[in-house]
Amino acid sequence: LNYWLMKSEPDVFSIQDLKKKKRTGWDGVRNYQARNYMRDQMKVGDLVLFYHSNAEPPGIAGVAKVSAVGLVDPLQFDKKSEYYDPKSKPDAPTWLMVEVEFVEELPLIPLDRLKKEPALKDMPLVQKGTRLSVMPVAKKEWDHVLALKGTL
DNA sequence: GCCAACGTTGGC
DNA sequence: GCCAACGTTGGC
Repeated sequence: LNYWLMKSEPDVFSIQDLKKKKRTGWDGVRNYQARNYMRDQMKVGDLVLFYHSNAEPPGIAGVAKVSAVGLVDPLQFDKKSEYYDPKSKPDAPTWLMVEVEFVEELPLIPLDRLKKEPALKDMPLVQKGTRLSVMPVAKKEWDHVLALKGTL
C-alpha cells in the first residue's frame, strides 16, 4: 500500500465534486513524471491526499483511494479538449490515468500550515519550485498530515 | 494579475 | 545535443 498526493484546482474539480460523483478518472495530467507515477507505481487501494491548488487558501482538502489503474485518458484523442495530444496514437496512447474514489473530506489543512511542520520538510509539495501534480508521500508524512486534522 | 521556477520545443 | 525562446504551474 502506497501513499500519494494529487493536485486539483477546486474551480475545475474539488473534493466536494468527488464526494458527489463518488469516483473519477484523473484525466488531464500532461507531465511525464506525474504520468509515470500513475502508470508504473499506483496500485488499486493506494491512498491519496486530495490537494486544492490555485485556491484561496491552497491546501489538503480530503482523502481519496485509487480504484482502477491503467486507464487511457480519453482527452488526448478529443480534438476539442485543451488536453488533446495530436502526437498520441490510439494503439499506443501516451497518457494513462488512474481512477480515484472518494474517501473523506477533511477540514482544509492549509499549505502554510504544512510548511511549518519540520516532519514534512522533505515533501516536494512544500519545496520551492516544485510543480509536480502527482507525487509520492511517505507513510510517516501521511500519518503526520492526518494527525494535524485534530489541531486545526 | 504577476512572475519565479521549471518543462518543452525547435532551430541549428 | 545545445540552449534560447516559449509555455505552464501555482503561490502570492
